[in-house]
Amino acid sequence: MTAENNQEKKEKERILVSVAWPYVNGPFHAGHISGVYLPADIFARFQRARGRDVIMVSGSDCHGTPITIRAEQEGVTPVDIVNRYHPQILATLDKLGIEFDLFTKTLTDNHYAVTQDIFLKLLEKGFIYKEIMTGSYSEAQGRFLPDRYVEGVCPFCSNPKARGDQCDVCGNQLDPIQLGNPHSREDGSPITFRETEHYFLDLGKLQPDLQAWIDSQDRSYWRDNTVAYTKNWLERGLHGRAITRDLEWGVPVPVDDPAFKDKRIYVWFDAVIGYLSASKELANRLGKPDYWERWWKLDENGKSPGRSYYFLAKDNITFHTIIWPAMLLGYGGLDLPYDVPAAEFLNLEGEKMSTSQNWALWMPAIQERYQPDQLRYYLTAVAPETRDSNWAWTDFVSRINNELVGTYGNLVNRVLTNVYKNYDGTVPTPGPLDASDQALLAGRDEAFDRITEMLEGVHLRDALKEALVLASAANKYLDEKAPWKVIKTDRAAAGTTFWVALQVINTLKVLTYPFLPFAAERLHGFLGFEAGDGVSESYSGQEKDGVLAVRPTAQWAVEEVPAGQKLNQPQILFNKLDEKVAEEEKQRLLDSRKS
RNA sequence: GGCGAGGUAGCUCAGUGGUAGAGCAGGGGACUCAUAAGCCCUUGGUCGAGAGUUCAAAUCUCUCCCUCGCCA
Repeated sequence: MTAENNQEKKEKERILVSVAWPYVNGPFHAGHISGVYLPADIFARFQRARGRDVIMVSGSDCHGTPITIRAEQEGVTPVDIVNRYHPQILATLDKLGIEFDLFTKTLTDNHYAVTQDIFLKLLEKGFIYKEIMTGSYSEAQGRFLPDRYVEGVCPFCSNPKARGDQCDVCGNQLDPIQLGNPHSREDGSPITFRETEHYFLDLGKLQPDLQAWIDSQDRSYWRDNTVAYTKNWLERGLHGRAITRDLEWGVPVPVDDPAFKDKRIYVWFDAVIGYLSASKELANRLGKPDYWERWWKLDENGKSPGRSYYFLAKDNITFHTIIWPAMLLGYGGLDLPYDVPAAEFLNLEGEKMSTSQNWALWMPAIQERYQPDQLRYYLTAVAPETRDSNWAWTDFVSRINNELVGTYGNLVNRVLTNVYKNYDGTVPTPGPLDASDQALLAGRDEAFDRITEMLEGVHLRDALKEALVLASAANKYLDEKAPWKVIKTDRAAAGTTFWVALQVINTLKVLTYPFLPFAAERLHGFLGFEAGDGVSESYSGQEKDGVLAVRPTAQWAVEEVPAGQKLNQPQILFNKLDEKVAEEEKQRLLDSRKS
């Protein structure tokens, strides 16, 4: 290793923030954001502010069956569906301030090339094999059908409309061959079962390496659910998994074999490769083709270049703790996941979200009515970090009004307006600090350290709560000190109190920056700082097709607002909500619900 | 059906062997700089059900019920 490399490594720790790829068959709903995209953004902002070398990547998964189904229902092509929803997804991310270095899609030449490269390397190294399986074939349509396109009588409950993948009546998962009277859901034509050859990923062969990797360190920093799940899978033993399908839509199978001309790589295989392909695409777009290696390439001793985090929901765990690591091990030379902070699910008004019943909070709709920081606050406060959680509109209104506005926003406002009004718009000069001044500042320092630790461990909800506790302590301090009274007799003493309060607010600005970036930046300005020092960023929104310009210069540190600094005219940070909003929103949901 | 996670105050959740906790909502109070915000006090729980281990169980064991996810 060269001295230069060594130097570079000392300077900046690398953090890769990989975020699960959403099917691009519709806009985001609150569950996606709360569990996956927002936590990733909060974590990435925190790490960037700490000075780490961070990239955050994801993109639209364009090859999923839901997309082809949607396309066929509407009589358009899958590409049309992608072109409709991909921009909507980008707009939602942009408006919420979720800043990816790259949010691309799987429909790129680069992604196809990277996927095929991995396929071929795994094939060459003997981790992929061929096997004959039985597929559902429609003679009338002259093609194999996906499982969920097949309909028939359920062997368990005799429901005549069970699908080939599962029965909606009794909930059992099925194989099309179990159905009575199997026929196509589209045209009713009868299904026959034909043999068809496919490639399989040999997970059994990769199991020893996988086991060694899991055992190579204490995984107790993983969430309980994730650890239990992964170990359970390994204990039961892994078996081969099909990675090609009889489909027209997807990445072509890169083999010179006519039998595979009409087959495609199965969507789950190419989707997880997206993390790598997006990193490579980012490097290419930046004109630094090797840039991706900084986060991915193991050194000559097999040592990780940094830490990689995969943000996703619980239904996706095995793909990221078993299958993707197995693929990476088989390929060789690339870094495996460090942590997989999997989210549980967000319910809506106590009921499971259901897109088919339109029981969901669609982001484009609620983004029209609420400030991004209001949404970010509540989505974090109820994030399903440790178990399924619930979005309730009455709770939304009450938490925004009580916590975000009442505790934090009002603290900022009461201090800034007081100082602005009474001290000629400048930060007062403090006199000697008494015990309660010192206690608050010490509490601020402790909170800073605790929150730093929580964020490092991806305990985001707790970290936000802790910041609110600090705001509450500052409110209490002000009430006890009552500087608005003291100022009438002792202007200097009141000035000291306001100086202390300003210091706490300045730290709260930093602590809430990952969660509430818009407010943090405005507060930064009110406190008299210029763009470029401390929390500020020149966020220019999305550039062409998914490259989001990320230029934060936030400093993760307790810093002082200097006495004498000129403040700017303070304004309200967060709007208070009318109590009626809760009922209106709930009614809106009920009205749009389909049974 | 198998595996995993979860079931604690009206609501959202913390709490892994030692006298049940926080925030909000409900009730009361003093204050009034501030977005009628903030601060102080307070009502409220057979910790899903049952059995067991223990001097002691929300916490450990077993059985059952309910919710969610994965797998067959």
